[in-house]
Amino acid sequence: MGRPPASSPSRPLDRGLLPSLMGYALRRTQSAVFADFAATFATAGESLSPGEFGLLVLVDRNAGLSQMALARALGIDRSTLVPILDRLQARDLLVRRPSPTDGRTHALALTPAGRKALARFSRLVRTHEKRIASGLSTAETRTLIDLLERVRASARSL
Amino acid sequence: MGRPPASSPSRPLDRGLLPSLMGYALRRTQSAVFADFAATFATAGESLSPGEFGLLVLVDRNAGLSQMALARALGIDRSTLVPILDRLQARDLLVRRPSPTDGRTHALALTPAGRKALARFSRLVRTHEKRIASGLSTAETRTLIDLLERVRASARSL
DNA sequence: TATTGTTATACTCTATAACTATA
DNA sequence: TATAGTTATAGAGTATAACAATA
Repeated sequence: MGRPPASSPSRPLDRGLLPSLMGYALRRTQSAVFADFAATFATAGESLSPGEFGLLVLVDRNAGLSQMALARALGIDRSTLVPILDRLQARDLLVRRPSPTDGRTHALALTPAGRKALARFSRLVRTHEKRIASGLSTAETRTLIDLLERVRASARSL
Repeated sequence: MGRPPASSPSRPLDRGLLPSLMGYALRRTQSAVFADFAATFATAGESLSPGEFGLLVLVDRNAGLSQMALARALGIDRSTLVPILDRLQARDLLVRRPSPTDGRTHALALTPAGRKALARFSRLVRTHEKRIASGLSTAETRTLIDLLERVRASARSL
């Protein structure tokens, strides 16, 4: 499996089978898209991760849901969610209210400031999405999302 | 931007605009594929991350390269690389040799055990890739990789 | 002076296990 | 007993800043 030694300092590396792997393309693209997302927000003087954006949208569209329900929807453990909500709550974007019907759960909701911020964030996400899709036609973008969803369906959870 | 409150405990959540976002599909698919990768290795009694696999392939195909060159190829900081190499070296998969020509750098190489392990790992990766691509035709898989690369090219680095 | 590798430090994301309040 | 949220803890991945050795 070895190859002749690399020598000249700045020759592009041999990546072997990596470029033919879907997982490799997925990981590298996701990393670049993540960086573009962060850059878009930083340029606008805002700070938010893709995960936080998804969380805010979910809470906005499903006000009153519990932390367990949200963790399930996000595919993360309930303990992982705690510090994330702490941070968003400290930024006054979201509140944990006592549930009127079940003393064990919290009813999550956006604050008025959170709803206003989400509107701004959504505009930035649209800008970001437009740039990352700028090399693709509308049909190709739809094809890409469709293929990604089909791959996701084939990956086993375990 | 609000919606009527969520009530029934197990109704699928409203995800708003999320399903139309390429970044969202990318993130969820990447997460599922990562889990499938881990499950494939765990089932075979092996333990390796996608990033470690990529690193091993790069070192195998470019024996003698320095940590700086490797960090650049991986798109991570040189300080991030240190504990990763420590771990791989502790597993006897890879060695840092003194460079014969530059006293500041290390010449990275796989150990014989590392080459043998990489052959096993590559077979597992093929199994994994076959499963995640099982819902796609060969042409669709190639299209997906091509579209991903084009998206990556459009994302700005900053 | 500049570069390479390392260390110290910090932050985020992730999980498991154990605790508490409530059902 | 079982569930929801929290805390303590740990590991991986990421970074910046400062340092020693070498160029």
